[in-house]
Amino acid sequence: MTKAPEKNRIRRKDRILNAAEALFAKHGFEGVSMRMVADSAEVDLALASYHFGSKRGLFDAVLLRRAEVLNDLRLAALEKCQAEAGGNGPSVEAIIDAFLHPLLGEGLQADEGWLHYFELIAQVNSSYEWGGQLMTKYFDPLVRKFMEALKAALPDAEPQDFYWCYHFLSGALTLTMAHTGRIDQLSDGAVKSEDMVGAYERMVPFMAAGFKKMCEKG
Amino acid sequence: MTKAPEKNRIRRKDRILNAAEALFAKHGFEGVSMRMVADSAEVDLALASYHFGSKRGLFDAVLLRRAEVLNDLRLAALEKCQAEAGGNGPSVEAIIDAFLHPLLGEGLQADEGWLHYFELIAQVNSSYEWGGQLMTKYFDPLVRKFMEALKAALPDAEPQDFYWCYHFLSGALTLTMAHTGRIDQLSDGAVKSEDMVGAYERMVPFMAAGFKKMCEKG
DNA sequence: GATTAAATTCAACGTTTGTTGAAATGTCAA
DNA sequence: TTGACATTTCAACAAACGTTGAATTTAATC
Repeated sequence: MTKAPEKNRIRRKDRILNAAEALFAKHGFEGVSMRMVADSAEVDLALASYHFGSKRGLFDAVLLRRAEVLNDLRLAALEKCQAEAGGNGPSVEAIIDAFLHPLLGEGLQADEGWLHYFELIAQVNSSYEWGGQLMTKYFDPLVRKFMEALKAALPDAEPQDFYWCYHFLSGALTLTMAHTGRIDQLSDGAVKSEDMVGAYERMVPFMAAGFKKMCEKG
Repeated sequence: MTKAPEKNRIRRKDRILNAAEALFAKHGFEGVSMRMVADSAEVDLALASYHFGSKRGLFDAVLLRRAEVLNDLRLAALEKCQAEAGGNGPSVEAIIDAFLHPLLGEGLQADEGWLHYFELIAQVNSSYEWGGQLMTKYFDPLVRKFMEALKAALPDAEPQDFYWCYHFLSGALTLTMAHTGRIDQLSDGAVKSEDMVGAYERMVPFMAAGFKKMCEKG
């Protein structure tokens, strides 16, 4: 009898998910082969197909695994900021803060697996092939709740202005999570693209100012 | 003698570039095969390897082809706004306008090839694998000129604030050029992700407000 | 311990991949 | 027309690809 046999079995499946998560984040769906995943997870080639049916099934499993956890965390952040606000509802700053904090705050950022997941989401979100479909599938209900809260804080906003503003916020967040290292080079090392807290602290007032400029009267 | 034989020869090379440009933009480097390119360009498979050496060589040629043209256009836009400004130099709004107008204005947006190129750039910019290296190689000198102009318009900016602000602008622009269709779905059709003029008109004041909020005293 | 099902390994399959050498065709100058 | 060179085609290569059926091992139940 080996040590902790059952745990060892379960671990294989998760090792495959972890390896696939990291590899898909770096090289994209087509840039990763099942053999790369199997080698990285130190597992037989056929095992990934056995557990997930196909390469696409593995990809979906990677995306799905953390989606619900993340949505719950972000929903809790939204509800907390709404509970703390007075009867007029939370400010634009508070909503954007709740939108970004679970992603860029110190909690999940300390976990290597979550970092890979965020990189993967960034890649998916800006891909023509997957961007529209997959993001909608996994994150639409939550995003719509944030947008409702923002609309309440910006009652005079024109729909087109409002949606473009959200799009700008989404784009800035996406590139930030992608960790391409470009900001490091442009700033000659003055800014580290891994400094998510620095990005987070600046993104909140920056985006709030943009929203107000475009979506408030006067 | 066939009609215009020499032009026919040249056209093959460009047909390959056009087909590769569109395909790489949609499916990424690894998602495209040389056979897909050859079929789409209606050209023999071996011809692409003959003209560009390798698949990677073809990819680089696609990126390089329009890079210089684009950089010249954007530099002209910057110099024009600087010439029109008084002795204090152009405003933040004017610089951001010059930064965005060649990309999102009606000029190049009317050309299908340029649209594919912008989608490709968006994909490259947010990819971990290529993002840092390739964007730096092709666009760094120009971007640095815009950043110098912005620094002059925001003399009190802290470097970290300033570079993160530029990063947010870059991210919003990148997602806008990617045409993922996500904004269409989130807005239930109220916003079309192809409406680059609508995005452009809103991005200028939005980003200028963010820059000022973060990089001006008081 | 025997039985059953799940997990894992092994070996191989039929495709598709990027690339290349040789042959054929086209172009242009002398 | 001849010769020289660039272009295009054809056929094929070895390698890598995702997937699968059969055999083996492991885990849990009786």
